[in-house]
Parts: sequence; C-alpha cells; structure tokens
Amino acid sequence: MSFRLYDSARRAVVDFQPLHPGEVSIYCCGATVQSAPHLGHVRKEVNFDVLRRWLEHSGLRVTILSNITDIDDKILAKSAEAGQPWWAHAFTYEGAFHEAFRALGVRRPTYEPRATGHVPEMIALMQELIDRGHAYPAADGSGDVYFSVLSWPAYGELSGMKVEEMEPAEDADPRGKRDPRDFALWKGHKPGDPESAAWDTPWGRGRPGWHLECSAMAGKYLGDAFDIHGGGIDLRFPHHENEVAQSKAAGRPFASYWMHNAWVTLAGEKMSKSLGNTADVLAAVERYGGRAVRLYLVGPHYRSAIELSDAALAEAAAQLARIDSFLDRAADVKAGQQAPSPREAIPAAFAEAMDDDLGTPAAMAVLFTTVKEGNIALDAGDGEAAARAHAAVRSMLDVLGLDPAAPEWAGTTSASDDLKPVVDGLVGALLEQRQQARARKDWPAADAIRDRLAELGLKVEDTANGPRWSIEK
RNA sequence: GGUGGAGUGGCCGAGAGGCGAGGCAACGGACUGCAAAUCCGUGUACACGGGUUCAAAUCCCGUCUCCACCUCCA
Repeated sequence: MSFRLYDSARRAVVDFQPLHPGEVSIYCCGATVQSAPHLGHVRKEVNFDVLRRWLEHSGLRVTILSNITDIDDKILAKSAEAGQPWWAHAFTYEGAFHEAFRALGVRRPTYEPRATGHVPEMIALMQELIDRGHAYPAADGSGDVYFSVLSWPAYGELSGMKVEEMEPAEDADPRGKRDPRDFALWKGHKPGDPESAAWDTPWGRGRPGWHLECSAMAGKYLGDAFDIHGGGIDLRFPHHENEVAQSKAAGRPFASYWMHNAWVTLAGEKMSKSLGNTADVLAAVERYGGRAVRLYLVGPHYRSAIELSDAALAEAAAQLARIDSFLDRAADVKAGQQAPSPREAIPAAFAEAMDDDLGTPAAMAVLFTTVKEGNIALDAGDGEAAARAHAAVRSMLDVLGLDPAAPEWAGTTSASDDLKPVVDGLVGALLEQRQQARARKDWPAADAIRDRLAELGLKVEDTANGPRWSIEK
C-alpha cells in the first residue's frame, strides 16, 4: 500500500495503513436533506467517489458509507413552512441529492444509513456516555441530553481548538446545560414539534442530535474502529470534533484518518445555504454536461478552494472536448490493436500522483500528456501507440469517474441510442452530397451544406478517413 | 480575541530550494479548397520589503490583502 493522504487530525500527509489488510472502511458525512443540493455538496461526494475509485483500483475492498440526516431543526422548520410533514420534506430532498449525484457520475455508496433508523444505537451510545460520566440529561427535565465537554480533556484534539479559548456560545437559552460549551446529543421534544418527530428514551421523548447520529451509525456498520472519516472542511469543528469526543469517551477508537475537502466559492466567498449564494447542480449540468462539471470539480486538488464561474465551467468543457476528441479519433484505429488491460494501462506517473494524497492536478497533467502523445501517434499513423494511449486515457478517466463509456454516463453523452442510426443516416446523405460538391470543386455548395448542419448544432470535420460529424455542446 | 488556509503569467490551476506541471485563451507556422481537429512554435509568473544561500516562488523576519472555522453549513 503506497497510498498517502493528508490527515486533518495530524495535519500532515501520512502513509495510509488500513486496519484490515486489503480492506478500507470509510464514513463520510452526507447530506442534511433540508433543501436542494448545491455544487459544494456535490464536490464532497465527487471527491470521495474519486477516493473510493482510486482505492478500489489499488486492489482494496472499499466499504463507504454516506449518511442521510433526515431529521434536524431546519428540516422541521422548513417542512412546517411548506405545510408538509417533515418526513416527506426530507424524502423529497433526499431524492434531489441523489439526482444531483447521479448527474455527476457519482457511484452509490455501499450504504446510506438514515438517522431516524438508528435511534436504538444512539440511545445505547448515550447510555454508555452517561455511565462513564461524560454525558447527562438536562437538569430542566426538557429531555435534552448533553455531552460534558469539560469531562473529556482531549476535547479539541481534531480541530486544535482549546476549550478555554473558545468563545462561550452566546446561547440565548442555555436550557439545562452545565457549561455553555456542552453540546446536545439528544434534543427533547418541545411543544409544537410534530408528534412523529419524537422517540422514547430513558430520559424522555425527543429526537436525535446531529453529532450523535454519525457516531452511532459509523459504529453500527463499520465497527468501533474504522479507517477514514471524511466530509467538508467546515465540519471539522464542531461536528467532527464532537464525533471524536463522543466516540472516544465511550471507549471506541473511531477513525484512523480524517479527510476534509475544501469548498466551492462564489465571488471569493464560501457557497452556503445560509449565505444564499448557492449554485444549482442540475442547471450547470444542463448547460455544460455532467462530465464537464465533474471535471471542473476533479481537476483542482480537493484541499484547495475552487472558485465557481461560467468561465471555469466553460474551460472544463473545453478540456473535456480535447480529451473526447482524441478518444473519437483513436476509436477508429484501436480496433484490431492489442490494448493493455485497464490496470496496466495506467501510467506510473498518474498512479504516483493519485497515491500522493489524491494529486488530481498532477494526474490530469499526465492525462493531457497522454492525449497529446496519442494525437501524435495518430498523426504519424502509429496505430499501436495510438491504441495504447487510448487505453491509458480511458483507464485514467475511469479512475476519475469521467470515462464516457462507463455505465454512469449511459444516455448522457450523445443522441439517444434509438435515434442515433436515423440521424446518422440523414446526416450521412447530406454529407454525401457535400462530398460530391467538393469533388467537382463546387465550394459554395459544399459549404452551404456544412453551414446548414452547423445551424442545427452539428459540427462537420474532414479527416483522413472522410468527413465525420458530431453534436456540438 | 482564538485557530487554520490563501495571495503564482491574460485566465484557471499545480509545485514547495537548483533545467518554467498541465489546461484555457491569444498570436505565428504546418496540414486543409476554406474550415475544424491535430501538431510545431511564442511567456523574463510566483502580494510587498528585508535577509539566509553558490542558488529562493519555495527557507527566515517583517508588512499588506483576502478567506474560513470558533453558531446550522459539504
């Protein structure tokens, strides 16, 4: 195993050593399904999808969990506003997240546990924490259960925050907390809350707190100790800090490595629901194509903030067009050529880059270099070299989740399969006329046909093997 | 106030002491009837001021600017 990754807890790139040889377990904080996903959410999903693909490519069996927080304050508030049951509201947006992920070629995780399905596990964890003196039911009888931050000296180990330096939360309503820095494990049912949003516990009725659910679900499916815990960098504190505290205070070793991706910015500011500067995923996909949007997200390093703009998406689309153009050109010659298997087709430099904390920028550089080499081989009529480059490019694209022939992109890359032969026949007839015009050097007639097709969004190119057409994005 | 990150050529975006990652755009050339695609070529980049070094975008000191987290947030 030569994979290295930046561990947010140790703040350094370290060698990755799985707990069980040949296997990797990953827990990745997923969506709170309160409203439509934006490009920032999707960046996280794409990043961990690439991690998963690379580890699998490296021969490891990957178990990756992405949870769904289907109950929390905002879901209750927004569903009430919309006059809809909270569970219907959550389910609607869960679907929207899935749709966005699918549009970007994200493979489904091994499992997506929902918070509401794991109340017994949460109760057990709270009991454990109470027994050990790290948690307590609120003194005001509200049904809240809090984690006692001061009872856990290691608190702050993940984020580097010092408890004594932390600004005391200006909690207008400290309720039953012993210390303002204590955080809620469980939220007691309040008058006005939907009856369906309450579960019985030994300490009263209520609902899961955000932090507790992740610890409980990670423990249930991945065990007390697992390999990688991921999420967006903004979750490092307090969410992940709290998860560590809860889990370790209950005697569970928890995650070996912490991996956080940076955000997508708009006009220099972090995209977030609270700022209201979000970018719709499906709109971007509609305009530039899912693969182009994915390329935009995958090209820069996952720990760098990326600025979103039309120019950036358009550039990604141009990069993709360059890659696809080579793939199209090479498709003709690769038939009959001996191609290496996908694994051995990966250039060593690409693998080194990916092994180094998912160095996608350097990996992309290898990809583009291979495209250029392939083009040179095609120009030189070297079919064997072209086929090798073709296989290499396909393999690298596959690791990045961008291989146009992968099932994730079925139906998104060209005209629908049913219509394709029809269109091909019609365009072919026109191109034949154009060839005849060209043969008699009737350039105006030939160009008129090409212009006409261009108006319809079809690009015509004359190649050594005759004219070929494609649909312009 | 505490903690962390960033400032690179027209643009995006890597790198982290020693021949200018890669891409997009632009300009010239080859190819083409013309294009397109492709290939070849073209850039005195590293916020600012000092310092260390044979050598600094990369290390040290100082300054400025921006962003994030400390409250729900991928």
